[in-house]
Amino acid sequence: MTRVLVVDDEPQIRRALQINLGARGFQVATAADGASALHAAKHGHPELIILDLGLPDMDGIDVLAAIRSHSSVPVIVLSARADSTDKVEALDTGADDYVTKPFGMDELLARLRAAVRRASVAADSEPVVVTESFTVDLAAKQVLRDGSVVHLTPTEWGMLEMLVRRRGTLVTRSELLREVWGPGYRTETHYLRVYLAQLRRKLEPIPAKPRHLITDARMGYRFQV
Amino acid sequence: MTRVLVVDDEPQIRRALQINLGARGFQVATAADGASALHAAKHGHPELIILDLGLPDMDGIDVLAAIRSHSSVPVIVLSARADSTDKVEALDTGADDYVTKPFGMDELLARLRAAVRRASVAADSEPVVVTESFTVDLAAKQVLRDGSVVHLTPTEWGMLEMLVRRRGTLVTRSELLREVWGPGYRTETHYLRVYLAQLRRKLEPIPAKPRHLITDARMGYRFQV
DNA sequence: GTGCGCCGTTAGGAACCCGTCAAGATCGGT
DNA sequence: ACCGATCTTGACGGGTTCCTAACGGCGCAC
Repeated sequence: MTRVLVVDDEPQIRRALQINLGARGFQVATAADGASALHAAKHGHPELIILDLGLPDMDGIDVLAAIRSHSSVPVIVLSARADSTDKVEALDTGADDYVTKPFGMDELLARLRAAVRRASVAADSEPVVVTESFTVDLAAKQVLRDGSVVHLTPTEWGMLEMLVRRRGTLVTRSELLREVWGPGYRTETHYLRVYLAQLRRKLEPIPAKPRHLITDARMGYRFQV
Repeated sequence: MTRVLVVDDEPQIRRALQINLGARGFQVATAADGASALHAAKHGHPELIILDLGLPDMDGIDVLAAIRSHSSVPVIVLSARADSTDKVEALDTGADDYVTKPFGMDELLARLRAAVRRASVAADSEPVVVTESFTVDLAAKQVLRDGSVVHLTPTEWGMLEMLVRRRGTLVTRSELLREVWGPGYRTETHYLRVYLAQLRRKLEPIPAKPRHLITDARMGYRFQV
């Protein structure tokens, strides 16, 4: 859940943003003045800040500068002033965007999505599955064992990948055949035996007594962490 | 020197931006239509794109989508349309900012600086990758070996860059082809073999026994630090 | 014990893919 | 129009992967 801090002295704007952002799955915190905004920015660890420049206690630009001095969290500035000078000052102080009031909620939300999207480039990583004897890195398509990579052929990797993605659950032979060899290979189970043996030889400490690549007789195979 | 690509069909806007950006130390390339914009975006490796949506040959949104399909370069959209719908569409298609015409040059430049600043922060994660035999500087787009720069052609750099950015993970042939040659080159793997060999000859101490530019037969390539 | 079905294992040849070199085509700058 | 650099294309030797076949082991029913 993405945390957003809304800083504005007008209660109806705080309320409107809280409702609209909350409805779209954001977790909203609010602040009505510069001092509490800085406190919330530091301790609430928001992933995005919407900052109105017209605050009662401090100059909004100073609030922005104070945030930037210790954080690179995306900040979208709101302001009633449409002057080019104000925009330039805010943007050069470190704002990511500048929206003038009155603003369209749709546009603000789109700009917010754009800012969040930019900030979360490196957030989506595929899982790495670790067992006591080897490690499967799904993103890298790579298996590590004793610190060095185990070389797998595409077919071997295709089988292992499917088993690992559905780890703990049974994968039937026909599912494996469809996935790795393509549709039309529903019945020919000989491939599976050959390649599973290969995987066990490469991955299991004692291939004859597999601990992770388990056979369920007459059903299929299962990957046990 | 920051490279900026300006895409607009109005000559006076191209000219105004070229002058103003050039005076501030940017290196400006221009394009007047969608097709040449895509070509320049792909081969000129700009660090920022200013894209007018009103192009003669293609829908600007489609141009944006095409750029986004293979690059995360910051894009500032220009448009004569101030509709909220248009802004939302552009921003959700991957635009970093949306500026309506007529625009103030100061504001545009400030928004451009903000976009470049963000991109450089994001790229600062680790722009230099060092191996035991050579060094790849992603920010400078430069490769060093034994203290001197290794000259790479644009295509060679394109492949190396993608492999290094995803170092450790397998990059499939079709991914490389899409990134470097563009969509539509999904199957022609001959290029890859030729250019990989070229890279190995220039970078690997023993090209026949590569230690960093690794082949995974029938799958793709990977860069190992 | 013996036959049968199912699974695991190994090995070798065929098919396919990769690396390499070199020549022709294309592009960009003068 | 020329020239150099870059990109594309073709051909071939060597290597990897895949498929197939054969055999051994295990459990079960009779």
